[in-house]
Amino acid sequence: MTRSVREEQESVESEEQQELNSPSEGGGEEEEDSQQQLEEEEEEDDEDEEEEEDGENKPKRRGPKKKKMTKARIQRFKVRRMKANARERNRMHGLNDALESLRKIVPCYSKTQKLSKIETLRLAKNYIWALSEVLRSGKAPDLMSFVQALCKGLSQPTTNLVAGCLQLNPRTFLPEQTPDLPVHLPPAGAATYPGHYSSYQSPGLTAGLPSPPYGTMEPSHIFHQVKGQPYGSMEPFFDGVLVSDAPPFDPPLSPPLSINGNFSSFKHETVAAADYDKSFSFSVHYGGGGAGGHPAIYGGGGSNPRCGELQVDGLMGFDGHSHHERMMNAQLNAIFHDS
DNA sequence: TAGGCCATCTGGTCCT
DNA sequence: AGGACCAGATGGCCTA
Repeated sequence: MTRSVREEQESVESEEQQELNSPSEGGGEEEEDSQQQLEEEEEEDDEDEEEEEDGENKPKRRGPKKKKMTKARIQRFKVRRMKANARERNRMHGLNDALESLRKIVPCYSKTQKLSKIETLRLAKNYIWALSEVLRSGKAPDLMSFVQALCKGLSQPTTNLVAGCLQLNPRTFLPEQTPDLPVHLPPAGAATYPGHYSSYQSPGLTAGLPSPPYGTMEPSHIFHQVKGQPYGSMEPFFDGVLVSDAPPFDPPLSPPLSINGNFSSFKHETVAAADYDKSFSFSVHYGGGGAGGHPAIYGGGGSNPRCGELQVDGLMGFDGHSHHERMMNAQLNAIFHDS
């Protein structure tokens, strides 16, 4: 039986693919080599083509006459296909680059345990929503609510990762596990949470403490509670674990969160660090370079005499982001003090 | 070994 | 015609 033109194309393609299917990162050079290979193959293809064209005495087929797959046409087809493949590769690389950028912006970033694409998008969505809620309400959320919002709908491993970034026990903030725990986000009257997370709920959520390797929660991603607003069940956790027993985790890899970009439209950009109100709400404290200079989070008013203050000094030990962090905190303070 | 994740190829569709 | 975008198919790698 005569193979259809389409089948022939597919055959040629599959042969071509077998030859080409050594995926190359570089693309360009190897592509030229492959092109040469193809041209050599052309010589052999011609024989098959002639065989096909021999069937002159067979009944003519109706419908639009299919163009003969001449050598030139096959050649053009292959070249076009290769170009398209290269473009598609580049396109996907660009997409992946963008996703990698998103990974670094999103609160939890670990070089040892990369978030999957889908989880990165979910976390980003949660993060955007949580931040927009902050803007909408004009109030600083407590850490518990913020983390709850971040972890909504994430898989258990990702939830563990986020928890690890915060050095929290997932059980302490996941509503599924702590039905009595009040969920502060969204507040009453707030916009309904988009997505509803019905499509992908963390299965089981029976995880205990997250297991290393932990990622990092960029300190600037963490909203501390307003002074006088207790962490509730988080507080002993902070006092007992976060400060003293914090396991080491990766140094932050991501640049400071562009959260100040989010707030840049406000008119408080130039709040001087010296103007910080010591009772401010958005303190970010780096753990003074303790074991490996790991950032630590202080809850307001704990046993640490400086809790609740902005530890400006401590900022200096962190990857040269101190100025950025200061400015960011200044902006946040201005916003949250005005509210 | 099954399942998840990923990169790549591919053909279809839409647009310029 | 050619490029961008998309979704399906496929195979490789890794992990529980």
